[in-house]
Amino acid sequence: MIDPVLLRENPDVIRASQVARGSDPGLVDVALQADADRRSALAAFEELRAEQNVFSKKVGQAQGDEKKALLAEVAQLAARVKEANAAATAADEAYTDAARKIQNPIIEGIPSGGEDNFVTLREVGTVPTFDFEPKDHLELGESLGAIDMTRGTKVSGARFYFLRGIGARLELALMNLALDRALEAGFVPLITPTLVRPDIMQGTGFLGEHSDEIYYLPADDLYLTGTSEVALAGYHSDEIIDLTNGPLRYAGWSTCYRREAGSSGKDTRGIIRVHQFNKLEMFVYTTPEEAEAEHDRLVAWQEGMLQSLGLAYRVIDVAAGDLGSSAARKFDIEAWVPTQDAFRELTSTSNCTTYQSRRLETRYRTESGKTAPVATLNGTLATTRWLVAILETHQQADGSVIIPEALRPYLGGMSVITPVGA
RNA sequence: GGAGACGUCGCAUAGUUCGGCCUAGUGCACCACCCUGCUAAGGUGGAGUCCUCGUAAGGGGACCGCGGGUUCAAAUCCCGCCGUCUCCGCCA
Repeated sequence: MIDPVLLRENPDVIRASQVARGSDPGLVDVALQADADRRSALAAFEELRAEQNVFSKKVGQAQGDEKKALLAEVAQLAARVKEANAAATAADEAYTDAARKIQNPIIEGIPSGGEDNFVTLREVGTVPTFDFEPKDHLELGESLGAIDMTRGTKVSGARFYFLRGIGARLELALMNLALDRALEAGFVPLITPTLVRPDIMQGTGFLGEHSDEIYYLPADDLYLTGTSEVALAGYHSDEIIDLTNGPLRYAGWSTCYRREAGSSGKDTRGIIRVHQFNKLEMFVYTTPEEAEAEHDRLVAWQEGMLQSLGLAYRVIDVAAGDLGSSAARKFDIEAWVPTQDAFRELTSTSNCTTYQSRRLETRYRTESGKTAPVATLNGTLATTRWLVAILETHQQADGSVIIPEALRPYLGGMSVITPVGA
């Protein structure tokens, strides 16, 4: 939800943001009008209500004929109050609807344009080269007895898989490494619910144009979350949180569910794009002033993980047109995937400024003691997809895979994975 | 799944019988000042959240889990939902 004061006082900023995103700037004028309508309707109602309150008090004290007279007088007023109340409620809803359609104003200076207009901030690590024909992650995964796609499909359908043996262990090792890193950085670990109520899903901004990406259980009116961000954002909803000791940082682990409705035919091989995976997500509540600096810290923690795993990657500043509605700025880290001869997204970190917190009513006390919406940020610290880059990057000519040193303590010291039966 | 009890301004509670003296009282915690004087205590005052009008001072309105309804008037009556607790059943 956008800041109504910004809307009123500086609509041009929001218009410009809408244009940069390739969205409709006309929504700003609709919202402005709705805001004006809403306030005048509210004023009209409140004036009538004040009048009625005075009358009611008199009625309560009056007796006999005087009371009868007052009642006759006030009956009509009551009807008008009711009408005005309904009008004010309707106007308020109209404003909320209009305001919700407007996306989070982007942070000035981010790239404009669409998916291909990102700016590469830096490339780190050496892109691996091979003196043999590298195998892709699925071929490796199958020969290592780590990924079983065939049976995943048999049991659950396309885009489902089993992680098995060393594959299952590798994933848990990765998650544990990420969790330890998060703990070092002061994050509070949380294992989150993966089914959430509609208002929470709505509040995080996921029920907009991408609602067909989300699994829904009509019998229970619950949504399956595609990321623990949803539950983490809802964690402090409707609360006034204490930020005097610094940001609240949470590391949420959960299984994530995505319908991948709009991506049929894309990334159909292996575990790059699947309906279900695991993820350790960082989520931060902080002041709006601190948000941009925190955003940089989140990227740094992500880079630390990728570097420890020996992956080559680049950090990109995502263009306005490719941002979700909640994000004011987003950095993706893409790791090199040898058999695709391309960088593929492994992490994403968004600065949602106060957009989510306004919807979810998460506030803090400023130094002056007033309440104000907090800023929220989120970012990936590890997901199942990372296995793709790890397996492919560290493969050897004989089909074995060297385990990055950072993961070895979580695998009983194991340093290499060899093909099953080899 | 069945039965019952409950949900009040940070926490704990009063208020719900019989709708209006509730602009929701009290205790604790909190803030300021005063008194006292020091491992105490006492006094006075203040203080919730949100919206809205106003340059301001200061007004107005909403909020008693949430949403409806009845009424001139709802914390209080009615309906639905959510949640908590207790007991029973079921499962582990």
